[in-house]
Amino acid sequence: MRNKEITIYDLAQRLNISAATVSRGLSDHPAINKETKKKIFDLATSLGYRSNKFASNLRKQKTNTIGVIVPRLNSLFMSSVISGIEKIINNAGYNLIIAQSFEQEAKERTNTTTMFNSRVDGLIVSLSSDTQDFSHFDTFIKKNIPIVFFDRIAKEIEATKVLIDNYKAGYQATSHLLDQGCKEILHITGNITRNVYKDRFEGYMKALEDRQIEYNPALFFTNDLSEQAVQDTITEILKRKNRPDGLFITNDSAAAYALTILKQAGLKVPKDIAIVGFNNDLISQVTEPAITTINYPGKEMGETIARIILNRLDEEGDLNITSTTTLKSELVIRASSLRKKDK
Amino acid sequence: MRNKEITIYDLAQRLNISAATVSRGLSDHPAINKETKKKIFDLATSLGYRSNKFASNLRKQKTNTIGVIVPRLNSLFMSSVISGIEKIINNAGYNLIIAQSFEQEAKERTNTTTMFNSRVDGLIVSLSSDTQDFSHFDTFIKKNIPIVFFDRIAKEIEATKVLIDNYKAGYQATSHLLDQGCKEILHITGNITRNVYKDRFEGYMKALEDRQIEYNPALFFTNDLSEQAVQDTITEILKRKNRPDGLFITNDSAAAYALTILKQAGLKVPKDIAIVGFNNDLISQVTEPAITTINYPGKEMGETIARIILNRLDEEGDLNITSTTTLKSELVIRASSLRKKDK
DNA sequence: GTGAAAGCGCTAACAT
DNA sequence: ATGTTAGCGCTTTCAC
Repeated sequence: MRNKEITIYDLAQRLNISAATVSRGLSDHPAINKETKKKIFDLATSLGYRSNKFASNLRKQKTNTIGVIVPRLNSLFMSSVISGIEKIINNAGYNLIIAQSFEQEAKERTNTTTMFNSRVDGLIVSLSSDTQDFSHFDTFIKKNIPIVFFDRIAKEIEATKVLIDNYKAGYQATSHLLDQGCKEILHITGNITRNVYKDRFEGYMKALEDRQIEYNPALFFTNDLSEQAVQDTITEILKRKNRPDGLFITNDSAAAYALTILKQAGLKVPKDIAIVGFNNDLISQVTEPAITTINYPGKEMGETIARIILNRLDEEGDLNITSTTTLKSELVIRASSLRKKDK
Repeated sequence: MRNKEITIYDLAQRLNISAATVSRGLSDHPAINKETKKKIFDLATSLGYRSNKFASNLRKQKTNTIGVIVPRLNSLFMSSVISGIEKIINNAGYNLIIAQSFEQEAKERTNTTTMFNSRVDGLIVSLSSDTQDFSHFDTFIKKNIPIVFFDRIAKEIEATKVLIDNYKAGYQATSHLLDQGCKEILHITGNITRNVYKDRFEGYMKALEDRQIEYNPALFFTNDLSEQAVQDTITEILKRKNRPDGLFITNDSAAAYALTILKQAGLKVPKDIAIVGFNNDLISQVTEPAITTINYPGKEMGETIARIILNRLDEEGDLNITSTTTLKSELVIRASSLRKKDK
């Protein structure tokens, strides 16, 4: 039995003015008398009036809502990004609607439709690893609703993008291992149809190439970087007689798993095998030894994304900006890869 | 230059039927002819029609949106909870709006108002550590809009609550340390005005009491469990001549920090000091030694919360349910606390 | 099985 | 500085 809502008509009636004046007063319209405004506000508060956003949205054709679709919410990186986004857009008077694709194209498609029907003013997306077809975003593009892709993007889509230079990061990570004297560098990474892993892989290749080291496919593995997958891969590696002396694995949790398994197998890190992870998650700092990694500024990325989309929203122009913002990432060197005292 | 939207009137006109029929057809009303429905659907799809939720909500006085307010989004536990919630309510046709209070009562208050004005059908809240006054939730309660509090709750509020038995968890953690022969157990925890930390603390006290060990205030610290705070506290402890031989610290990241610092100081864990954390975050598994902790099922909690709120939404009755659901948590014993071989 | 018409609450163009 | 009026797009009661 919800109470009936107070409307601007109720306020208008009690104050013997028109609903239009109440509406203007409530939104602080300059033409309205200060006294009138005060009367309106006071009555509104005392009666517990709340604006009906649906009526307002319906009328204004704007929702003040931004949608976010991410593969999964359960990583520190994602949380930080979302946290960053929320902070900025909230200050600008927007709300966030969040959905997860669970790495499935079909779910991503449904999510996108839901967002579209919810008439979000803008959409922020990190693609599922599964997504090959991007036509579900066409509706947004056609209607010129701003979309920003981040982290997991697709070259095929012309849109605003925010990411780090994964190629460079991969190059740095690998070069660092080579600098430390590694000769055989194992690379365990995610699905390389997606940019993030592909670019890191290419950076890895280039680093090898620059030192005239031939790429060895036997040292390259792609999987979902889950605990199980890492376990399986490492176990297989450990069976070989020719063991790698370096490992570049593209997320820190996976790096931590790998480290644990390698230690259990009696290997010394970094002496027997040097490790570089990715993301600079908290976890990389507390393992023994701490893991060398690539710093990946989640919150900062979120804030950047938010600012970009707010800008696009303000412009209202139909220039279809397709800028790409590349955030700085850097190698954070820790004990897991340090085999030379000098440097 | 957004395209103009297709409305049910456009469809009606083209099909030479009334808007009412289109509306009914679209929502699969039983009284509408199958053929007519098909015609409507086909045209709708080909024209790219999308229902206007605002008009619909305005008319139906329902939003299919659920609000979530949490202190912070950047922990694995929170992500998991939200992930669980999103999964369930999304299947039920609801959307999530998420906001962070950043541990500030004022922000929580604003968030609550925003949610209220957004006319969420239900609200899910984990309180900020800062919140002392709960009047901002009154509007929801008065209007009989379902609220579910989880994890960080307040005894003062009569509402539906989902949490774990923090008292028992605290008791178990402490008892376990005592079982392992610890005599002086340091307890580092968060703000104990909030239930979670308070209850754990009381469990700690009770465990001591049951063994006739007197509580020593010098072994009790509250802070924000940040890296810095843990560092400061441990540093102070290390200066003492009488060092504790056990540590119960109420989150795993903090436990991992503490472990790192203690190891750096040359102490052996668990020999010199045994450690129990809280949450069973990934991080507790990969430290050296792995950290004994309390398993805290985030995703499961999220799913439970979602089911409860959906139930409340269905009922529509105005019975103000104030149930409390306690989820199972358990001690996960790992090397950081195992000082006895037997057991 | 379908249509006519009213109204949800708000905003804005146009008056005054 | 304020009022009048129309309409945003949908649902639903009441007709037929």
